Amino acid sequence: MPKPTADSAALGLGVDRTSPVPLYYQLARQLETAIEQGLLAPGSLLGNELELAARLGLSRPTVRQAIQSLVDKGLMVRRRGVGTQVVHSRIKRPLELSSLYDDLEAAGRRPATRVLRNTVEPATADIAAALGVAEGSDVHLVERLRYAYDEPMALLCNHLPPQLLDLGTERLESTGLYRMMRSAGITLHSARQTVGARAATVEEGELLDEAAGAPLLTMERTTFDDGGRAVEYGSHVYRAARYAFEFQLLVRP
Amino acid sequence: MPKPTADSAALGLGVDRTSPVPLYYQLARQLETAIEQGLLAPGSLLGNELELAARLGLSRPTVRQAIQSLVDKGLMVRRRGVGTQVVHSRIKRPLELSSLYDDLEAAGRRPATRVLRNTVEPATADIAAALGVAEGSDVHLVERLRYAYDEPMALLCNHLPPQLLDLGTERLESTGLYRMMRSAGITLHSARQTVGARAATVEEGELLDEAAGAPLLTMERTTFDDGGRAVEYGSHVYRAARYAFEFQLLVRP
DNA sequence: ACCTGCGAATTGTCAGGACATATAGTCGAC
DNA sequence: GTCGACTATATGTCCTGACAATTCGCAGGT
Repeated sequence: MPKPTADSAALGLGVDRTSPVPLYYQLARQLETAIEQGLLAPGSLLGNELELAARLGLSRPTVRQAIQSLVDKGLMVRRRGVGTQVVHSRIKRPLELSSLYDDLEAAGRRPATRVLRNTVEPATADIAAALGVAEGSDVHLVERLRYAYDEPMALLCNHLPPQLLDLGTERLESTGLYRMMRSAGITLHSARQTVGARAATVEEGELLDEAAGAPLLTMERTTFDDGGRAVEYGSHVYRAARYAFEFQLLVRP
Repeated sequence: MPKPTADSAALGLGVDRTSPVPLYYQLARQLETAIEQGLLAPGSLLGNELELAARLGLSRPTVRQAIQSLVDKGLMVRRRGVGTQVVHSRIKRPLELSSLYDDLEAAGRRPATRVLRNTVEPATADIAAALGVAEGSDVHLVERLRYAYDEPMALLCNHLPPQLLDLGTERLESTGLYRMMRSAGITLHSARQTVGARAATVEEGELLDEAAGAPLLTMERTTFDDGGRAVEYGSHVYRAARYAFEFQLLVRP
C-alpha cells in the first residue's frame, strides 16, 4: 500500500447545516486545515468523491466544488481513474497583493512614513495611460519616504485618480495606502508589476542614506479594483540590501 | 440604459456537441475572444444565465462553469441581483511561468547559451532544503551564460534533482531548461521566486561585460511540478539595464 | 423632496442522476 | 515469461430541478 487512502472518519470532517457558511466552503476549510496539520499526508489519496459525499451527507457536486477549490490553490491533484491526492510538498498560496506598510508591520519592523509631496497635478502621458484617464487631467501625486526601524527603506511615488480617496497627509503618515483604499470600500483585485534594478541617483542616495550609484530595486505597479478600473500607479525604489520581492507564479493552462 | 445588455445572438455564440472539447470550455473561449475583440464592451452586462443557457441549448451549470472560468481570470465580475459584466479595463492574464529562453525567443532576440559548468555535486544545506533532498546527496549543477543579440544578458546557476533529466551540454546550449523538462513529460505547476538587487562582483562583471559594482537584478526560484515536487532551484543574475521582470499579482480571498 | 417597504430580477448554493473517459491492475493467450 | 485485452474504479462532463440571498427599482407614505 504505497499510497494509503486517508481515513476521512478520523479527520473530524462534518458540516453544520445550520450555519450560513456554504457547505462546500466548510468542507474545503476542513480539508485545508487537515493538510496543514499533516493529518492528510502528502501523496495520500483522498477517498473517492461518491463515498465521501455519502459519508458527509452531501451531494457529489458539493464535494467536488470543495475539492476543486483546493486543486485551484495547488494543494491537491486530481487524476482520472486514480483519485485525488495531496501534493507532496507544501505549495504556499500565492502571496496576497500586499502593501509595503502591511508587510513591514506584520514583520514587526515598526514602519513609519514621511510625506514629501502630496499635491494634485496634471497627468503626463504615461501616467494617464496607466490610470486610464485623459492626459492633462488632474491626478493625485503622493511621494513618501518609508522607514523601518527608523532607517530609510524605500522611496514611494504614487499617482491616483482624482476623487478616489481623501488623501490627508496625517493619515498617510500613520498608515498604508492600500489600507486607506480598503477602508474606503475599494476592493483590490490585481496588480501588474515590473521589477528591475538600477543605480541610485544623488538625490535618491541622500534620501535613502546610500551612496550615489548604489544598487536599488525598482518596482512599477498599476493596481486594479474588482471592476477593472486602475486605482493606483506607483513607482517605487527600494534599498537593495534591505528589501527583496518574494512571490509565487502559477501556471495557467 | 447606461449598461446595455450584450446581444448574445450577434456574438456568434454556439456550441458543437459533436466536438470532444467540453461545452463549457467552448463557451468560455468564445466569450473570451468576444471580449478581446471588443464585441463585449467593458462594463456591458452579459445576459442572465438562464436565458443564455436556453438560447444555447445548454444547462445553467454548464453556462455557469464557463462564466466562472472567466471570472477567475479576472475578465468578468458577477454581482448577485445585478448580473455578470465585463470588467472595465483589460486585465491581462497572469504571465505564464516562463523561461528566460522562451521569453527571449518570443521577442525575437536570438538567444544563445554558453555552458560554463555541467556536473554532479553533493547538495549543500540550502540547496538540499530547496529541492527536498538529503543534504550531501548528488544533485545536478548547471551554470550557463545567456546571450541575446550576441551580448551577455544573464548568468544562470541551476540545481536539479538527480535522474530527472538527461542534461546534455549540447542540448543545453541549443534550448531552454523548461523546454527540456516539458519534453521529458514534466508538467510544471508553480514557482516560488525571490527578486532582489545587488552590485556585481568582479567575476560577474567580466562575464556579463559590466563594471564591478554595477547594479544587477537577482532572482532565486524554486519550481514545482504538478505533483508538488521541486524540480529545479535556480539562482540567476541579470544585467539590470537589459532586463526586468513583469508579472501580475492576483488577490486571493 | 426624502425615506421606507415591497417585489422583481439575478446570481449563489445544493441535490441527485446519467453517461463518458482515462487509469491501473488482472487475467488470459501466446 | 511477456504482451495484450478486458474490467473495475475514479474523475470529467452534463442535465434538470429547487430554494436562498442579494440587489435595485418603484410605489407609497411622510
